[in-house]
Amino acid sequence: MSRSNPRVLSTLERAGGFASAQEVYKLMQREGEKIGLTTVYRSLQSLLSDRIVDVLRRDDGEAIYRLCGSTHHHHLVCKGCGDTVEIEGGAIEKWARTMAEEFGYRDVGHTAEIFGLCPKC
Amino acid sequence: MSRSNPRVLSTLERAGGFASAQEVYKLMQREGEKIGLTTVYRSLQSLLSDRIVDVLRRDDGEAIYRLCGSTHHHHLVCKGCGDTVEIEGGAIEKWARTMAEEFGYRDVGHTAEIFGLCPKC
DNA sequence: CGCAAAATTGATAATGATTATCATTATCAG
DNA sequence: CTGATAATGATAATCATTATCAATTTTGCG
Repeated sequence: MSRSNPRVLSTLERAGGFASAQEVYKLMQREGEKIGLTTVYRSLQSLLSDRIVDVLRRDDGEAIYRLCGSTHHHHLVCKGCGDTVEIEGGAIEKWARTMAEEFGYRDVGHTAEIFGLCPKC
Repeated sequence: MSRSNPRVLSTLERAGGFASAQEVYKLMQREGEKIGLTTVYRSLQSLLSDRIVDVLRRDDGEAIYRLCGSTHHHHLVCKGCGDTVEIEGGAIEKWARTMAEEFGYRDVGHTAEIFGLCPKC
């Protein structure tokens, strides 16, 4: 059997929003934690199957994880300088729920990002 | 510059639903087409940026492509069987525009997907 | 305690998709 | 034809993820 290493969960919490396995690993390294990459992957898998975290995919295919149930936000990202604003997504939540219901889907999550040019760019 | 090889598009059409680059390549090989894997990838990228196909991710992260209608839409994707429904996203368009305006962003686009378990899964 | 079985860990190698290189080939205007 | 430009594809490089397996830690029990 294999259980999740609690330090992985705690790091993911501290990371705020989404983080990939690689990012969690690097973050832990930077903070002086001694842990192997393998264990990070294993722990995230385990947290996933326990429904403690959710997984999404970045555009490049890298898997990113976040705590389930914690309120989440979306991002407004500048294509020019990469600056990011966290924004509220109430309308999206509702849209996702409505659409899922309409087609009989259960256990739904969603992704949504907006990108454009910020005032400075 | 680089344009899309028409045989790639035609193969993707013939494949029916979604197909990954690797699958399109293998399919073309099996049918005796002489084409390189690189060209398949390039063509799919090109079709993607021309909005002729759209891309999703399988659970394992592999990119899958499919012809898409010209109208802008979003997807409701089943995590179990991969089944996909195209849905209307008027609410999202509005949300994106509102948020962008609030923070002074211009030239905005967005991504949004919903995923869950379909009635059959 | 002492000790063996089971679980956990992590370095390393393997896998597999995707992307970068770069030399070759096809196309096309003048 | 001829040179320029674009397209192609074999090959190597990259990068996340997964498999291996030996070493270490934990656990249960006499």
